[in-house]
Amino acid sequence: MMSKATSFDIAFRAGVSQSTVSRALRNSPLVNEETRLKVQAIAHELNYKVDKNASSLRTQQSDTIALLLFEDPTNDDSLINPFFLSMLGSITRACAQKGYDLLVSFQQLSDDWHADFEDSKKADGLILLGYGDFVDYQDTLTKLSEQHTHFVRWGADVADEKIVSVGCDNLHGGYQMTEHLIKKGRKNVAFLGDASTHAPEFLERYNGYCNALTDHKLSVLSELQVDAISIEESGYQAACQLIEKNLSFDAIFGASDLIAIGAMRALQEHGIKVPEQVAVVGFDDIAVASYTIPALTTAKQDTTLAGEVLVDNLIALIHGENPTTTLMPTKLMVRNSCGS
Amino acid sequence: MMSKATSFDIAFRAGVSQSTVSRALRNSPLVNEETRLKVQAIAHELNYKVDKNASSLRTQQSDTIALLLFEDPTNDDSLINPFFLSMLGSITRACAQKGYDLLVSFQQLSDDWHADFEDSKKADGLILLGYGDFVDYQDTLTKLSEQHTHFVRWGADVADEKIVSVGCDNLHGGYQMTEHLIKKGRKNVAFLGDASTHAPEFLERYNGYCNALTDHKLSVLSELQVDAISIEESGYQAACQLIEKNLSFDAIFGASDLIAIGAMRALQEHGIKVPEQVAVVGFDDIAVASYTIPALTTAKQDTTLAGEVLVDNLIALIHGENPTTTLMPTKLMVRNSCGS
DNA sequence: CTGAAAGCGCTTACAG
DNA sequence: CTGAAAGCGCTTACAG
Repeated sequence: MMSKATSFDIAFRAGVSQSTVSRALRNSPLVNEETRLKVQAIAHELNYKVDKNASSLRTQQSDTIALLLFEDPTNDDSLINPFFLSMLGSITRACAQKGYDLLVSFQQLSDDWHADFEDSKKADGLILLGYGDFVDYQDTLTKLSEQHTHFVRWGADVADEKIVSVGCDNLHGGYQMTEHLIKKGRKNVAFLGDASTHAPEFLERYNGYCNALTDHKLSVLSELQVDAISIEESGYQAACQLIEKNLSFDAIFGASDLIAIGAMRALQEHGIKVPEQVAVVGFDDIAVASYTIPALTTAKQDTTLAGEVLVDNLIALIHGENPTTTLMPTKLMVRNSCGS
Repeated sequence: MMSKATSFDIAFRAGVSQSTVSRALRNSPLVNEETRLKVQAIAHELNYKVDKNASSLRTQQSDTIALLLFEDPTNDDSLINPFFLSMLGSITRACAQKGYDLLVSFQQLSDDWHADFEDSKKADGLILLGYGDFVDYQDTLTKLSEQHTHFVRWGADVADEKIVSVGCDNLHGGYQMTEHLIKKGRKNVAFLGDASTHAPEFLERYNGYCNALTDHKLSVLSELQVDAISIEESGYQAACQLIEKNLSFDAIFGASDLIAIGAMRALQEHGIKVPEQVAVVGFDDIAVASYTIPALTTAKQDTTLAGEVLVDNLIALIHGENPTTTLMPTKLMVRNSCGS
């Protein structure tokens, strides 16, 4: 077994210089059609592939994007939020389509971020995706920004011009879901999910919820908001609290599908019928949402589009352009968890 | 803004040669403690990161693994099998723990594989993960093997010594699930899933199913096996076929959880009670399996362990060792879909 | 259209 | 323990 072919081997066989080989393989217009074809044929024959380390070193670009998925360290290892997993899928595809490779890395928010993919020249830019306490997270964003790292993030707008975000219109989405419940005749809608600056996306959804209640002349009852993070167990716990406090409510708005699904489980275990006694809506439209019984009415975040926009914006940044923060609409997916 | 620091900048500031800087940063024992500390302090101060392109080019290794996730091209873009997604999670973690970066790429089986990560020196080896028609797939495996590419794959053993696989004991898992149904008093167990060489893992599960039936003096009825691929809709369709043919059955073994979940939906839509009239089991133990109502009894494939073994075996291969194909046990997860 | 040459930023054998 | 030098395999300005 011989070692891998280099451009010199091809040059030798083709009877041209190595520079010409390099040009031919990159389809440079500077090279004669015939020469190019001959070189490419030989390259193919030898199963030659350009050494990316050498070419990246020379050109100072890697054509690679790094995806940093960070999670709340309290989470179980195996419990990756399916919403982000689906985002990962669409980002992978979007990268492939644009000719970029994708490095994936899971971060624990507690650690120092392993965010040096760009510094080490392994990637031309970063996509940040995740959940967890936003307050901790913001410092890191600022630091990255100061180091002139190219990055875009998924999430609520952070009111910093230098930081490019892509996110859903959580305020309107929250409004939309709450209004749907109200139109179904529900008057006492509980909100399950954190509603603080630590979780800005949930907070926006909560604000939308409050606006919808107010617009429909319903009062916002603080005891109907129970904190929960985006895992099923947490939604379950929050709903149990609600039930055990003997509060009166006829609908639950889970700040994410996982929360809503946990809440449904709690309701069912307590013999409370969904949707007859309590209607439930979620947020995200993860795949599971259509498999639950009843199937969950929710606000769809278009992960395919989101992945594309994240990648497009990052590539624009890398090219020195100035993409702006993007807000995407959510879509009401009506299923069976609110009655017919 | 000045350009990125190189090892020469550090050498200049530290008053040593660039070679010494390189040694100091790699913690070479050849360098004086004091010198090393000084160099490292300056590196830190300048936020210096070793250029991976340069070092990989020089050392001829990238400390990167590429994960190729291939899918059946008939699948909807957004429908990535959650089982593989969870595997992806554990592989990511296992890589990080071993000091490898991870490149992720989705392949369409129809295309030529973009499997040149190793040839282009972007990765030291490949992990293959996926589903789809195995017959098409096998040619590619052989080709990779002939090119001396370092790779390991998830799946049933392929009886080729040169190809290292990691997979679950599908034969025993299939036996286990079927026996569980039989012990619950079920006599007419249907199997939903392909049972051909095109889907070797399903085939093994089917063989386990047949063995269990035979061992318990039940006959294998070919009309109770209906083809299905691992998506919910396909399981739904298969169960509908079964129902509409008016066949008598009191249990369904879905070759994967997604199939089983689709089957449960079909049963429920036809007013057939699970588990009272028909018990259902799946295979995989994806997260959704515990959220369905009733929660799905299934065979757990330990994705965390699987990810670690895949990564360990691949690293062994890269180091020139000879890891062997590994068969992992499945675990019966009893939930509510088979009655109490 | 083509070739000779410089240089990307490291690592490491060699010499001291 | 340290330094000068070679070389990993490309890309591209420069000269023709």
